[in-house]
Amino acid sequence: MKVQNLLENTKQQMRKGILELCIMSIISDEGEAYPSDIITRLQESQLIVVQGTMYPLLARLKSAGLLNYTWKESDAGPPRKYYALTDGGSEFLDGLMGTWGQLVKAVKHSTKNLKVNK
Amino acid sequence: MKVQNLLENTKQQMRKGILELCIMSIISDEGEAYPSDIITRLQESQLIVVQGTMYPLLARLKSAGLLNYTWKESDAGPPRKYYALTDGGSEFLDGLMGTWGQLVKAVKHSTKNLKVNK
DNA sequence: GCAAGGTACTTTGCAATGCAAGGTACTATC
DNA sequence: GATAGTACCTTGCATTGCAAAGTACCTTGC
Repeated sequence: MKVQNLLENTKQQMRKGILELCIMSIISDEGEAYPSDIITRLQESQLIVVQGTMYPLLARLKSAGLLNYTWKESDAGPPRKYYALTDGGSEFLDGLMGTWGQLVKAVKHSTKNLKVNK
Repeated sequence: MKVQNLLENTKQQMRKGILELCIMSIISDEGEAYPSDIITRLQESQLIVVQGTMYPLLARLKSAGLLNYTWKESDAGPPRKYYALTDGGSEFLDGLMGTWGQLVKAVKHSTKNLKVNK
């Protein structure tokens, strides 16, 4: 396996786990949002997420009671499933932010002697 | 599944992928290091990594040509496998740092309207 | 009306990988 | 030669992002 592929692979690995954070954060920001909308918003942050990732993830969060949704008509096209945070979801998002902060700190500590790191 | 468990689960997910970065960074810092040593160093950064994670990961990096190792006698106990970065490994580490930086930026962008985020 | 195109939601199966648990092996101490 | 400590290694499982393929609804043009 080439180093280039390895990098891609690892990059993908790194993204795992933070998707929930970003997605819930966007929903929280918008108040409510539908999947295709979220995907577009993530692209603005240079995070490419596809439907095959988004739908199962939202379904997981929904069944965990962190999100709920309502169907809404669209001006053009089929109805959309608008997701919003539940109270538990807001709590969870707070927790995720804390975890993320810890993680960033841990990496900073581990790489503090690396010249690239600033 | 309780929210508390979900948080633990996601936290674990987040750690995936950044382990390579932290481990290679530590090896780079030390010049060479053996697995149990690296685990101890990671704990200082609040990153708990166990042997069942460490050994396969190092083996992967080794077989990818990013690390090599030499056996060294120990003052007490069995000999140790000291890992060091190859030239390719250093390059790879640079790449990982870049990827990590992008990711942090992406999360920052996605969560910029969240009050917790600063 | 009905074909074509666009938008949106859903499911299936694969691949990667952290981890728990259990195992092997070498050295030192008593 | 038994016990304890340190170190390395392997197996199998569970999670989950993703590619690919499928279903369904709405609008537009003829």
